[in-house]
Amino acid sequence: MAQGKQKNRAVKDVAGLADRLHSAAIHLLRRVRKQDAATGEGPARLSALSVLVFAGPMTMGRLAATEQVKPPTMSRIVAGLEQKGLAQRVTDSKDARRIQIRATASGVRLLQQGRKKRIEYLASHLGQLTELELETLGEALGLLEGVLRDWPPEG
Amino acid sequence: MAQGKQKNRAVKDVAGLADRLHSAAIHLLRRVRKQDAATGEGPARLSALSVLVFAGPMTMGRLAATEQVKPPTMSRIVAGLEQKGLAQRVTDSKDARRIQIRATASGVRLLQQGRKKRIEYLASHLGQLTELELETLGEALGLLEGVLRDWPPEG
DNA sequence: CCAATTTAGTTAGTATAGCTAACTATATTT
DNA sequence: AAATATAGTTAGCTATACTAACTAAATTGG
Repeated sequence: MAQGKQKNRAVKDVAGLADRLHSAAIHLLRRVRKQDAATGEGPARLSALSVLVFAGPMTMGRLAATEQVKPPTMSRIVAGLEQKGLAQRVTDSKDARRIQIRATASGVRLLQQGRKKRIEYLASHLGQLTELELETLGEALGLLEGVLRDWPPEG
Repeated sequence: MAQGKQKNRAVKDVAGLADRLHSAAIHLLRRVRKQDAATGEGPARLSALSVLVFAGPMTMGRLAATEQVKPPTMSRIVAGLEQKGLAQRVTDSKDARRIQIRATASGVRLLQQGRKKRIEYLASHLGQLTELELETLGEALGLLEGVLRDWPPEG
């Protein structure tokens, strides 16, 4: 209340924006899901594989934390990836409890093919925007990426 | 190739943007999902309920098409909503095969409460952006909403 | 008017993806 | 050496997606 009208208006704007952002994210992913399905792998596996490919090998726990899921969930996701030959478990030499996960060559290949398909699909629809509009979108994405980076796992 | 360098550069930009957009959407929804869990209902039910509340009652098939899922999936989602007293099935008087689904008062209430929680949560994190940055985000959302609107269900 | 077809939804069975609780195995601390 | 802490897995529950096969109702064609 002490902040006056400008602050109140800002809060309202942020709320509206939050709602629209949530809705847009839901509907966008629904569209793209169908393209990703062509890889034969579900979204959780593709996302985990993507982390392994772009951030390099890491332990089970770190992968779970990065993907914001509980350890048992990541255990299953990795089991699925391993069974399809897309990732490998390697026991850590220093600590026998730790398990390093890494993408196989086949995993890298599948990810890149799926990525290409998805990008072409999404891009074909974003293509209706002008250069200037794409720039605005890129700017907004940069901001959003910053918000997500600073967003602590606990809340 | 006939378009020359400017066009090629644009295509590359769009591809990168598409990839970042996809990733941001995935991670954003992962964060928000945890707030939605407080309602006691999953994302598919909340999304279907949201359609019923904001677009009004509709048939099973139309609801499935709107939510971009197959009829059996929507049958189960509605069964869940009905069991919790959040939606109701009403048989169509003109065509006994058709079933109208509508949100109950309790469904509307639950949706609005969840919506408030989710918005407050997302907004609290978007709050770190400046007024100018929020404006950029709003602009980008407008563009994205346009793209989604023009995106035919089939592809 | 009745048989064939089309349309609307449901049922059954499968897979993925999330969770908690309880477990094993290894390290660390006291 | 015993107690505790940490890393992952296993088991079992729920939700959400799919396809295939079904029921029931409406429409169409002889």
